[in-house]
Amino acid sequence: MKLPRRRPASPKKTAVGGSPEATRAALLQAATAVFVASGYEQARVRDIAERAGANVAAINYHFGSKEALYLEVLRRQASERIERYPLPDPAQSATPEAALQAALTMLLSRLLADDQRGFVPKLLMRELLAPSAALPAMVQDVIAPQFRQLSAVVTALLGPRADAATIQRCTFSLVSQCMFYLFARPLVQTLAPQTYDDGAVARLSAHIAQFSLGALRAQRELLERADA
Amino acid sequence: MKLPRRRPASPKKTAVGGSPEATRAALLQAATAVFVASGYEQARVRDIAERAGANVAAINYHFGSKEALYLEVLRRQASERIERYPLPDPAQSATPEAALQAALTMLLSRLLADDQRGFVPKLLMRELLAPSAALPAMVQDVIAPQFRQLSAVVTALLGPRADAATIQRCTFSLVSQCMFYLFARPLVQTLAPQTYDDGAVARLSAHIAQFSLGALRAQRELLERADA
Amino acid sequence: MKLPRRRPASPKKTAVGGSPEATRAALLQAATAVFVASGYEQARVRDIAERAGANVAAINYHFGSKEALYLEVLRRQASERIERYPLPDPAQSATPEAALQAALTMLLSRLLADDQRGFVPKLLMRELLAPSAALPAMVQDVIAPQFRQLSAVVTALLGPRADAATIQRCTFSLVSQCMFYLFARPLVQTLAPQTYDDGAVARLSAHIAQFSLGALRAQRELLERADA
Amino acid sequence: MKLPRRRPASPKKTAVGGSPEATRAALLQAATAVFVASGYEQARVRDIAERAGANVAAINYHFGSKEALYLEVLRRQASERIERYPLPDPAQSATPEAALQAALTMLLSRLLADDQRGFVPKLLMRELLAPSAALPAMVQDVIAPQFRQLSAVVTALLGPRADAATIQRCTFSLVSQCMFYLFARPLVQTLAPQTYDDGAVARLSAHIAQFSLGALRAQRELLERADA
DNA sequence: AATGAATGAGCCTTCATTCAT
DNA sequence: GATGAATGAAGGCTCATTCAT
Repeated sequence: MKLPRRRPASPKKTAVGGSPEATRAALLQAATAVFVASGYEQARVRDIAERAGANVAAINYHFGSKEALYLEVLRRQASERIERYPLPDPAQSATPEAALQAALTMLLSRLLADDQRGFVPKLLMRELLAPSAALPAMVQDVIAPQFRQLSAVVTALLGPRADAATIQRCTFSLVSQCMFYLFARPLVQTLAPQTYDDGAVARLSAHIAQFSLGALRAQRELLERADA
Repeated sequence: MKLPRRRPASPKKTAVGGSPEATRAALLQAATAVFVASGYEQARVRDIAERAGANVAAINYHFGSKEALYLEVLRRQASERIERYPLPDPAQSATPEAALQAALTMLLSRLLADDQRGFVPKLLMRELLAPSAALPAMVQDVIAPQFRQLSAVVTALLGPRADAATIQRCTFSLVSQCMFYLFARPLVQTLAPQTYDDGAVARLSAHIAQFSLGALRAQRELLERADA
Repeated sequence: MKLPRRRPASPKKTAVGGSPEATRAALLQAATAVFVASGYEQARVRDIAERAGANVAAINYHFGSKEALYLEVLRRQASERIERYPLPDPAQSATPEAALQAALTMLLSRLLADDQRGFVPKLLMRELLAPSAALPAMVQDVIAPQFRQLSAVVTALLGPRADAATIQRCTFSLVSQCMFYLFARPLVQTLAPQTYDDGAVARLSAHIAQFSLGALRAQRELLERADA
Repeated sequence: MKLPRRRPASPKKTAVGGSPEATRAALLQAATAVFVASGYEQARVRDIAERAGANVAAINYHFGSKEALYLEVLRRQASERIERYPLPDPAQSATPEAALQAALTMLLSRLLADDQRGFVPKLLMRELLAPSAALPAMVQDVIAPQFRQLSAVVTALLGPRADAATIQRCTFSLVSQCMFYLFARPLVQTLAPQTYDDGAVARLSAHIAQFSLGALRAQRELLERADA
């Protein structure tokens, strides 16, 4: 005699702009901010929804789940970042030295530039600390190409006698000097407070290039002497 | 699809006999393991209690709160580490080059060695990502001395004409190459899978020393040339 | 451990061309399947809509609510069933015994046959467990006529001395033996696994008829002996 | 600099009697009522907790999950019911006829008795309609023994010539007549309103016994005639 | 001193329904 | 006439904490 659980009617409140696609975009933007600020686990879907002026259920409607939303955020941010900071073509640099300087500057900019798109480095940092299923794809799409290009420049600088292991280690040495300022930022700030405006980034990349060029030249000499 | 974040691993119950102080110690040990494995937020007090063979309430009874327990863990680990690894005297090395090699080897070992002492680097890494009230003290007590020592070695290698900023950046370049293998481990493993046994650590530190010595010598030449 | 209740099975989309009335029909058909498979409460309107190749909102648009749709399904199924299976005339059987056999066979077929027409018994079963507003009408239209016919056969077999209560109880005894294989199917399958093809149904109804004829003859003797 | 998400302190309210075991018992009792009234899916753990005067979390603390609680309820209820309505020892009946009457009465009482322990039949009914992982165990523990005993009585009544299939079908015929009044209650009430006090149960079981004894005797005659 | 039991807040997700188009 | 998008209300469960003993 009963047909239970009739759902009550619910009034409506169009929170976002009104555009059909606006909610999805607002959710993505809010999610990016929250995920960057708190990490995946600590991020609260309610916070994301509120920031976006949308209902919590909208997240599941548009993306399926918190996790899917996270992956979408990562994908979007990575591709956006790549577009904004494209890898310089090494063929356009007159010398390998210039190519190294250009690549390092771009890499450092990618990592430290604190504009609205500075999210990727932070997300990357989080992923490295607490890797999720999204990391492998991220490495493939974002890191590996960059690494390969740097590797090519390093190969040119080390000369024909360099073996693969040496090339790789030297490339790691280059990359590490750049990433350091991202990962160890609190440490750096404690030991030597500094900002990362364009000038600072330029000075830093100049140092790293100078330091590394010296190192690579020395390596080349060592290799050629050992070979002789 | 799931995004499995790390779970506290195995239920390795450290059964407590009944000693009054034993529970406290067991809790600290268990907490260290869990905090390292999962980070502060993801760590579950219930896991810590179970590992320690104690009641959940014991944590709050002994330490007041999860947060207080965390800070206590950090403090203990840091001071223990300092006691166990007193900084070697750079004066004991015949040459600055040898001192650099020795310092780098020790630093890399500390960061990568996966024994029980490996907790501090991991906790440090977590703190750098999500700094808590414990970080400043940790930097002061653990990082800064090490950094000062490396800095002294760098100063010796760069010669009397090096300014403070250059010394600092070069020291960062050194430290960064070592920390890289800790922070970017998932990345390194994806690009070039490797283990970190003693031999590997030795090879790595040899590379970093060689690379950096070349760089520092080049820097010194630049400085002296510029000055002349 | 999971307790998996049935899920609506397969996404067998009944794609709707675009006809105005086609959507309504598709929804009814899909709803019937889903309600039968999952019951009213567990049925999900989204599943129904997907199966029908229609929008979720179409359900409320066409029927007003999930509940109204359910009632409509019940009404349709019952009347369809009545049309398709007009009650056979008992006068067409040579003897009351033959009439009983015929009636039992038909009843059992209706209950156990697993074709599309098998929906009514299952819906009836669900209604008996959790009666809704639709049950009384269902009993009136579907059950009662059948019951009255069986009752007439029983009356013929029990003879003129049978009182109303005895007739009713004996009819219940007949009906119960048939319904048992529907209601207690999981139980029967556990105790004695079996299928319900035409042959099996025939053997079952033969048993029930034989068993019941013996019982009714004995009843008749008792009645006549008591009366004498 | 932050250690986020400090949990707020919470006041206490000892709702139940106060005994340590009381909450668990209260939860079980409340859960039984709610599961019987609504079924597993529709039952709400909040309702259960409120009825028991306990916190929602207490359910998970004591039983692990809603599902585990359900299984526990089923187990408890079944064993309680079995204790209260023990199967009569057929050896204590003077004749097989008396044994049949006794067994049927007990079975019908178990199914229809509407005391506080009338939950099992309802839960059984729900399980038959929407079987869960708990059904097989329920059949094994509650149904099968009863069925075997009835089967023995039937065997005695059918004589030595009865084959296994016949014995089984006849036993089903017996059981079905009893279960009918449980399953088809709404139907029975519509066709012939009645109550199920002790007298009514006695009259019903008398009818079923009489009906079935006649049937079994007829079956026996058939068997012996066919054999001769 | 130490614990088993209990708590309230909060989380992610699901669902029937409704609104604007 | 029909739909995609959005909504509020639960729902089951987890967690750090606290109370009574």
